[in-house]
Amino acid sequence: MEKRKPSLTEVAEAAGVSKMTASRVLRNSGRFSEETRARVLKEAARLNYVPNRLAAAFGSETASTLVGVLVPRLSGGLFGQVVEAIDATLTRLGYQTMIGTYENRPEQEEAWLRSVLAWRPAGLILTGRAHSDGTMAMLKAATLPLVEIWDLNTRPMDISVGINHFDCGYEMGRLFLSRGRRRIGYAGADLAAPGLGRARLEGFEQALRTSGADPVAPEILDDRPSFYQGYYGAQNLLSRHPELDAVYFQNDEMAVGGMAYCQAAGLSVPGDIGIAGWGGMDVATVLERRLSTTNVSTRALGKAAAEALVARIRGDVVQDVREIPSILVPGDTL
Amino acid sequence: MEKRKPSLTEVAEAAGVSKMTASRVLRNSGRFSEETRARVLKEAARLNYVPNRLAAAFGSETASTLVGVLVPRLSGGLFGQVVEAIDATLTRLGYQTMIGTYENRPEQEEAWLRSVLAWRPAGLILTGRAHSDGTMAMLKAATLPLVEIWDLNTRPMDISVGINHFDCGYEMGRLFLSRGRRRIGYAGADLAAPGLGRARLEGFEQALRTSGADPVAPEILDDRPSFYQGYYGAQNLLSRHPELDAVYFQNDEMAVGGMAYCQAAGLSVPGDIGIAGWGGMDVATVLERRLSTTNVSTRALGKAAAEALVARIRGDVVQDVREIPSILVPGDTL
DNA sequence: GTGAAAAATGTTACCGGTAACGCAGTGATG
DNA sequence: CATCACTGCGTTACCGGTAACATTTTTCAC
Repeated sequence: MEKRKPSLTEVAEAAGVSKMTASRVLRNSGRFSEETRARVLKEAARLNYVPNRLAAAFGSETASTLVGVLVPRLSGGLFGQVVEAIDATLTRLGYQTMIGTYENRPEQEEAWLRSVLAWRPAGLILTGRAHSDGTMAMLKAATLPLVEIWDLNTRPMDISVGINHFDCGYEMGRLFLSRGRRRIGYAGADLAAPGLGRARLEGFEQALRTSGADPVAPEILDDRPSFYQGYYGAQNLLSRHPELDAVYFQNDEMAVGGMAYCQAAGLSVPGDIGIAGWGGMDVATVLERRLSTTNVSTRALGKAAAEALVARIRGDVVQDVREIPSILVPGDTL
Repeated sequence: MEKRKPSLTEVAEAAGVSKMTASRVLRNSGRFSEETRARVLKEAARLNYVPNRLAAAFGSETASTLVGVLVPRLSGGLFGQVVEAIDATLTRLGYQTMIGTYENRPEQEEAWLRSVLAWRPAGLILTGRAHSDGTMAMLKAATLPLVEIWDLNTRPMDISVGINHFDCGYEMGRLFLSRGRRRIGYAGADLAAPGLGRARLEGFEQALRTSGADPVAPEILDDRPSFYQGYYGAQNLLSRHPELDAVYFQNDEMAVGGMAYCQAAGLSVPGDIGIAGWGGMDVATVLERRLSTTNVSTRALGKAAAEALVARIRGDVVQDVREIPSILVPGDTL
């Protein structure tokens, strides 16, 4: 058998043109007659031609259809959804993603970047706005289209598509106050974190301070924010500060874990303790009461990021700061 | 500025050898003297040389370090963890992953495969053992190292690394019976599913039939298995069959959703209804009682799959069927 | 010291596209 | 009718590695 894939040259020969003309037709760039176009496309279809992306990307720096996407993790939280949306959009637009995770560790981000740049991608999507010196140096040297997602950055390196975490925290802080909460704690978890979404805590604390409700020292666990960390964080926090009447969790998974702790400890929610999360995650649908949280449209974020990147790659005009709105859900647990 | 990346030729010139020799040293293949080796490596380091993977993969079909990985989804469930483990392992072994999702849809699997093959990967990791004709045709034509994960396939196309879902279901069925359950339902969800893990249901039903406990018609929702689908599935099932005394859910997320429904409906667990899930997911840690489930080591599965693939790529001997053990957790909800 | 095998290194061609440039034909313009 | 701009297509060179083969140098037995 050994039926090698047909190359552009074979398509061109079948259509009776040079391979350059065939290349032009298939990329729809440059000039060619309608008749030529029809012949080339017909032969390409007949031979079941599949372009060798490797050769294309290699041959011309500008012809790459590869995009690198880096997020802290894929399991748990919302990043899986974000990546799904990015991938779906980029696929639709004719790009191929290289997805990686870095567990919030700068050295892993750097290693990933080095490795992906060896594939000469057309653009990158990174998470957060804090990067190590090594990462910054490589990004500068590469001068690639780049979208930073998640934390909105009003002075992005290139493009930022994100959420205003500060405002999320601030609004939630106001809600805590309006529900009469005054002795308030915060529980988060951030594996070796340079602080993704840390702005949420800052916004929250600022809101509390406007009314003199001084927040207690936040409980930040050195792990990924998950159910168990929520349970454990609530336990730690409430042991240290039994006087608390409300806890704000870094996300809904932690909040659900926190509610489980309250239940186990015989504390009623929202009677004894008010609880809120963030993210509008599916898991909250299992609660008896509607969780107080902030809904985030991960799909919209991923889609917007992918579209912005492609526009930049293509040289179109792009808004370089794009905020994805989030919606406060007052809920019944606060 | 415009400081282009140094190429192999520049490294070779700096070291005073031909680029072929430099190539041999850097890939550690072929012969070269210790002295030459030291010089080349020193110059490569000094110039901060990063090999152009694109050129390498393009230049020789056998030199690709690209691996395609396809799973149904990244968010929810266990696939995110599996992919994280695969990616970590492949990265450690010097490979680069191209990750995609297909939502259990054959046509998306096919489109992804076509697109990834255009990058001439060194190997593939696919999910499940049922593939469309078009997919099979492409796989046969490409003759690539291939690992099928998730469902153990005793007669794999190439290599299978998976879980014995039938046994998981069978053992769980025995547990249901040993706990005195006799009127038993099943709730699952599989988006346009060709039945990933469907063998679990078959094993379960077979176990029940050995004792004459005929299972009622399973409730299979046309969506991804998630909390809400568990809630909704339990509601459907228990409305149709109020006599049920136990429900087996496709996974832990659905089981947690099902427990939420029972609580809302005033049914006690395990008093009125026994409940079990599958997967050993984190979310179950928030339950008051320990969920009856089957623990699965997603990390071990991903690692084993990646290692098997690399061994096959390198031409080492590989066990072509590898079962990842799963552990029944009797729990307190049954 | 010589010849042959082994080790170390070099040469050439090629992978499959794309950019840059060249050139013939065509129609408009003055 | 000569000039020019534009259209449509071809030619050539090149991207940065690697395989295959050729050549030089070293090693070692006799």
